[in-house]
Amino acid sequence: MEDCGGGNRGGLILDLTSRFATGVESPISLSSAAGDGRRMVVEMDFFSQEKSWARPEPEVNVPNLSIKEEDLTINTGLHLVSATELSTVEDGISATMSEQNKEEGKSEMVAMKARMERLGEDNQRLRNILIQLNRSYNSLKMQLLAAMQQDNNRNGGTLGHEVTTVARQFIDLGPGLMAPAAGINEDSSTERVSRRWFVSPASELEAAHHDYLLKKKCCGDHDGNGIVYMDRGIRCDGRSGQGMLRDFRPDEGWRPNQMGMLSSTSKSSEQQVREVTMRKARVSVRARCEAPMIADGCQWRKYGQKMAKGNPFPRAYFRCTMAADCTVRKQVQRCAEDRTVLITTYEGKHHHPLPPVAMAMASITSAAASMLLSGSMPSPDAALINPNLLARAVLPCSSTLATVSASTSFPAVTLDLNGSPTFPLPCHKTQSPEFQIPQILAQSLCNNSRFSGLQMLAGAAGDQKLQSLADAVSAATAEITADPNLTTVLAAAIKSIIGGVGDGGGARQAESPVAVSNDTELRSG
DNA sequence: CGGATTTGACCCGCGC
DNA sequence: GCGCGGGTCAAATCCG
Repeated sequence: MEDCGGGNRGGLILDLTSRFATGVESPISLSSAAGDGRRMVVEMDFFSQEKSWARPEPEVNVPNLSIKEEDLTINTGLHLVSATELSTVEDGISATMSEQNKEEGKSEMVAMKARMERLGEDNQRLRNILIQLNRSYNSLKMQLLAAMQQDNNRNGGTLGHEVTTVARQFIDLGPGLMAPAAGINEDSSTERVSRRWFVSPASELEAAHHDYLLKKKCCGDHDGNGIVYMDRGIRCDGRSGQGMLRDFRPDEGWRPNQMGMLSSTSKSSEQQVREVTMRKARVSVRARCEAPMIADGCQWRKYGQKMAKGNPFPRAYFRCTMAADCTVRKQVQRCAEDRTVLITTYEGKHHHPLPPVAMAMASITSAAASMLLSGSMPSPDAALINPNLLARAVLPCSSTLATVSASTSFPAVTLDLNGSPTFPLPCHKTQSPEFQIPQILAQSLCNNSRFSGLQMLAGAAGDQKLQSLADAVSAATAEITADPNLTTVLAAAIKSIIGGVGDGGGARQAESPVAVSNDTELRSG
């Protein structure tokens, strides 16, 4: 534990040694030495959002909430080596030198110096990556905002409102939760986003989901466009009774849901062209998953299966059944090279309310498709996303690292959710980072749900211990939010680690154990 | 019995 | 024009 955060005058103590020594994703600990001698450690995980807090009360053991009597830990999830630490280590070496044999010490010193130099180079490299990622993130954020705005303009009424609501959740949560990376060079923003982080309502998503369910119910299972929802989100051809999908038209009755035929009879030609184009855009998601399908929050119905050339595993075809006229389809196939990798290809765009979990996927795939089609990517070959958002939103059980690449033959994006420990991200062809989606957004989905789930669970079960824990977490959150000094100190400390270009820095994605969440029951998987 | 899945047939675009 | 492969249809079958 070294004093790297502005001395021991009630400030923060940054412990980087374990990370430095082992190179594993152990949390960075920030210790606040209070004037009365009590110590407070904060562990923050910027990526997994496994934030925890405890008052100085008896130790409580809860999964993912390491609450101790005197420790509050914040895990940054970053693999960092600061210049301060480097010098500190060198100081330590010098001190050691004076006590040991000079001959041995000399060679050891040389070796360690060499190691320090290598680490310094690594730091520089990581720092450059971080800067690049930050730039890409900002770029993507603007594009995502534009896409969301377009959606909002296009979809009036209820649907539009829902899209807007959920989209804003994304945008609002994003910057705040990305504080360490987004606010690198701005004191004020760093503090602001840090605060935003702590005050993010834990139940936003639950509220959104509830809103969705309420809306669906209130509308009498209509979406306002003459589309009829059924309990299982599917309409059948009454004549055949075989469960085949049909589009329902008020004027025409049921008719086959043809590929590429859009349901609305009043769509402008421009809109139709756009939708047909969107229909052609494909977004593939590669995820390491043993299950037959990833839980993306939508309801799907299998309508075909085929053996594809060059792959021993069959390709299954699914259609979205959440709305009768939804043209969204997806293909699911195992990777020929690695059967544990599931490749899910989405095509089309939902025109109906989606639960938040599904919205996470839909928004990103849609945004990716839009960007691809609008030419926001300089070239298909140069497309690269850090879709950790999807990694968490779609497949919470997966590792976090993910890549995006684009096919050259047709508008398509591939999101690779297989946690690769390497960095930079592997791509199909030579690419440069183009934009980044903060995984923190998706993690906010998981985390918020989890936290509010704790509260809900406590409330439902009447478990006082759990309830008191939830209350303690809430109170602590409020406390840390209300304390500008602590927030400021935390922000400054974090900034000194992450943002200090001169202090060295870098990023490394942290893997965090996340429970599998099946928000939607999929009969097909 | 109703709804989902299976699976062979069919359609269509593309390359040669 | 023909063959191939991808994608979809729809009757048969399965399942709860």
